Amino acid sequence: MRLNPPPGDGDTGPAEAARIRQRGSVMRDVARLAGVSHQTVSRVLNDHPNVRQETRLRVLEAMRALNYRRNLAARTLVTRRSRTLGIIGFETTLFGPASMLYGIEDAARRAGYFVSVATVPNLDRQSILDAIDRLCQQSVEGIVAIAPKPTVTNALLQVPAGLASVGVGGAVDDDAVPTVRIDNADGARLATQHLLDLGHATVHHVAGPPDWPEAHERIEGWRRTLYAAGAIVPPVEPGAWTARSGYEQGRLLAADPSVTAIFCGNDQIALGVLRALHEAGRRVPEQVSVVGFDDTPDSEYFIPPLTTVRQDFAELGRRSLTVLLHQIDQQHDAAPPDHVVLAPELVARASTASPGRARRRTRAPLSD
Amino acid sequence: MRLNPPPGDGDTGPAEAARIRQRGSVMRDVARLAGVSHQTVSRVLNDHPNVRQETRLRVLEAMRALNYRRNLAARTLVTRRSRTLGIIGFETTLFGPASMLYGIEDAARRAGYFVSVATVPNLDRQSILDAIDRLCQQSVEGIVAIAPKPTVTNALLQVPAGLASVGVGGAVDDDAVPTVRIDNADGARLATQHLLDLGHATVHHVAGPPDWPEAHERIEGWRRTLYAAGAIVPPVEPGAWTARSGYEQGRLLAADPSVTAIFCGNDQIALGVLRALHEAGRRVPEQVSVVGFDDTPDSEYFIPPLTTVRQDFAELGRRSLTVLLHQIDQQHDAAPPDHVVLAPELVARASTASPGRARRRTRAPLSD
DNA sequence: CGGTAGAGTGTGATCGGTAACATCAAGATC
DNA sequence: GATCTTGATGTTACCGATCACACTCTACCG
Repeated sequence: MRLNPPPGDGDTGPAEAARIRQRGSVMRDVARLAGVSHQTVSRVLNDHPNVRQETRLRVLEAMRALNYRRNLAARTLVTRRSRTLGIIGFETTLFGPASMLYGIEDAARRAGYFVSVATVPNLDRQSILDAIDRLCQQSVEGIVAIAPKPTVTNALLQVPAGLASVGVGGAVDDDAVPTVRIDNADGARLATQHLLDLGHATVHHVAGPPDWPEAHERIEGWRRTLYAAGAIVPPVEPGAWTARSGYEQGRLLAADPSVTAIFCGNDQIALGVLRALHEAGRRVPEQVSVVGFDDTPDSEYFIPPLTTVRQDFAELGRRSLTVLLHQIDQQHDAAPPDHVVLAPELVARASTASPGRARRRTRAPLSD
Repeated sequence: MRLNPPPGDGDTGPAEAARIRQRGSVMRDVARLAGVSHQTVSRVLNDHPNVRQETRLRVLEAMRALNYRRNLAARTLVTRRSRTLGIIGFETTLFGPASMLYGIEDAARRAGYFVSVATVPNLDRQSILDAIDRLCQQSVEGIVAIAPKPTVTNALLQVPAGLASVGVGGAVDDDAVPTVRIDNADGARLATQHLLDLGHATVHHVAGPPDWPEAHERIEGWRRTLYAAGAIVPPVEPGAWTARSGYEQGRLLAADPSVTAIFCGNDQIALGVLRALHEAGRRVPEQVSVVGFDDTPDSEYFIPPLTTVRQDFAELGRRSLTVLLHQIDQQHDAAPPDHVVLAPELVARASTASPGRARRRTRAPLSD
């Protein structure tokens, strides 16, 4: 009493053709066309050695003719490997996170993985756990968290055993989660030392949010460099990663004539500082030198072009994928977690100069 | 002769417990613990009405106890619905595309969809087709293309029948692919008219790449507005979306004393133009007015704060998802494709003023 | 009081692949 | 020549869900 009796195996009639048109062809269709069993088709797909060359070609030809695409869901179900990696992203509209996302996706594609993203509205523990849960539902084989706060790496510890994970861009948390990041303290040192070397007595710092390890590490790197040089260490006010925050703190610094050098937590902050200085009539770099952090594409066209500390976000993303794939391949959770640290690089442009020396701009003098 | 005889249905022994620990629990485990059939568990999961309240609670409790998560791959396989949407992204490190990506992901999550991304290194047809292919392998139910060139929307026509798709941020191509975008011509009109209203005799334009419909539409909107006002239409040089491009063209315009108003294809270009004007000693807005396009977060802190045309990228992303979900729900391919057009908005800041009138900056005068 | 409707639940088939095992011919080994 | 290996292929079970359908039991109807 079946209403839709399944067609016999020999059926290649119009009903089958209609199904293929509507839903695409499946392995059985390819097998039938090539005159082999579905298992042989599977062998061809997976580059199994024991297939005669002639058979292989026939199967490949049938696959092309039917525009066959293998079904990831079916494969995932039986192999328990989804070939998918998950990314947890935060503030992915900023240049840094967006670039890391790009780097990760690029590397994942090359490695034959699909990429699923879960952005979180904020970094509280529950949001992160929700994101992890969503990715787990998709049976991802690994998770990259672009979300550099301890809450996140802590939450990563919650991922089911056997699921690979890596945090990128944050700070070393010294726990069991592998991380990939740049040496923020060294970046801060580069910036600060650069300014000291130019002859500045000390360097002020407009920092990012202090609860971000990245901001904290930069503060520490700056502080230690000043200390090592015997320079006084000016106070640091808590700020945000935004141009607004830089502008607000910049106005205060601009009003203080003793300030000759400012190291900013990132390029956005530097943008705000530059405008505050400009509005106060303090010339950069003649009167005040400014250094940023990140080397966003725009920073080269700030007024003046910004000296900054470059971090290669895309490379950061790629490296995090290397670490993740390493975990997936090894499956030896005996090994200690990797902690990759990349070196930042100072990019000297026109926003820094020796104090007091009225170096003129290169291109053209101001008219008034 | 089976080496691993499957445990009987009543088995709740240590072997089962080990499997659950390693691979997670499945529906059968939940069913067993709750003393019901797997089908009843499925009914509870899918909010089927015909389940007794008490049974439902028992099942829910068992699910919680076993930390059960339903397997998306298995579901996808049998329902042919992956609950996953695909995003094709290009230059996703820029603020605009990154924001759209964010908006899409956000809306997708709320709608109960997962999101898989495929970024493309460039916009040639083959790259797009590869990306589509990769997403199809994942059985996505719809594709959003953040890649506003005709090659892309054309390629979208190639997606298998029945697969929803939408292009976001590009231009109306008048073909069968639905699109969501802003009215670029109107944005250009707003900018141009704003400058004309301030009393400028005409407005110069530093455009984006002419093979991008967005750039083209802005050029046309600018041109038509000038024409309607009886103003002369200065020539347009082909450019890129970058600050460098703006800087290079800006230097030429800065050298021409008759130039009093410049409309830029986007905020990056405006940044470059601002610096070129600054270096040439031409004051903004006293001598030259500048308008951007996009309203990136930084533009408010340019020197001076940039008057620009705001487009709500995140909203663009969200709306594109609405269109996509509408397609998925309807399945009436009879209906003509949606073309949603959002209105841009002029954000007047300090980079524009009437020509000749030596309006001083608000905050503080330049010192020299 | 038999018949029907519908709520609540269980059984078996199925999705499209892969893994394990079976088969079978041809050549190698003893 | 019988046995063993090995290459090439087919058969069947299985992954973990959902769907179609069957079944039981109660309520209500004429």
